Amino acid sequence: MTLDLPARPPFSLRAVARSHGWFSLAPYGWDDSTESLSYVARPGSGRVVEIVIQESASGVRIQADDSLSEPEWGEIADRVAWMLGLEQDLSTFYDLARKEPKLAHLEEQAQGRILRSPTLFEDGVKTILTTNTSWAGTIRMVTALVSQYGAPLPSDPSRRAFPSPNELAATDEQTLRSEARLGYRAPFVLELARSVATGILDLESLRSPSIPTAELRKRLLAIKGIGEYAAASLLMLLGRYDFVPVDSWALNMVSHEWYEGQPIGRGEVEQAFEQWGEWKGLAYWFWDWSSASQA
DNA sequence: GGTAGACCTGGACGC
DNA sequence: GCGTCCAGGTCTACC
Repeated sequence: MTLDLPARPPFSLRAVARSHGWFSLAPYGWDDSTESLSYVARPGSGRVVEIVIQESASGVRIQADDSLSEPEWGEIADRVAWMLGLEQDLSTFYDLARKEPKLAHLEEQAQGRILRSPTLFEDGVKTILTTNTSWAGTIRMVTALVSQYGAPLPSDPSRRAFPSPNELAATDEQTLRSEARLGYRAPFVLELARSVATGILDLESLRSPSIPTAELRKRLLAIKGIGEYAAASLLMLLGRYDFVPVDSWALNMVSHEWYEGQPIGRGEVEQAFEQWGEWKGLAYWFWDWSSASQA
């Protein structure tokens, strides 16, 4: 069975899927030959299903198991709309980007949306697993979490859903260290899972657009394991672009773009994009760094 | 508010 | 094959 969802133009599935590395983290998958994005989902019914998303004339077409119920389809439609930001309106940003040579191509290429997970819990855990490690390390840790704690897809048990807060909360720090090899991040992931599982932390409520960005950032920073970089990254996933996720790569790029390769700090990165105001993070994210990266 | 050191892991490197 | 060094953000203790 298939379901069509409209997207606010301009839209490109490839542009969203490849907006950052999330597409290569389980349980996502990207097939270059068919230009399709897959995801092993687990709606509230508890059933594990694979959904395959392809671009259509007006948005996307979702393909999934024929036996899905109407409520399950409804839930999947809502989640896909969130994951791909189908309704996001970036017209104000495009108006500004048109005047900047390093960003002028974005609207034509339908770039600007950032791929996210269906839940903020999943994005939170994955973001913690991007900190203080290489990208290969992030892939390894996420793969380990999904393969060891995620519910299997009945038609292909080698593929699994992302573990729920309850599933991760049921394990212990030592196991996360020794088997999933999360290192010192293990207690952070465990505490996050337990806080969400017990209801102490209502993470998904942070998706509400009514929460001021400053307040949202404060709440994210209160989560152990989430510092300034991770909070800015999560704010970006929540559609708040007021902060730049400054990591070592950002320092290097901004240094070569504007400071002749000299050592710089977080302040210089923020300053470099200050003029972009509420679009600061997005301008940084999609900046054409080709000249800086060749330096 | 700012800073130093510890936290883990895997990869690169030298022997 | 083994040991050492390094890169990657966040936390805690301390000033």
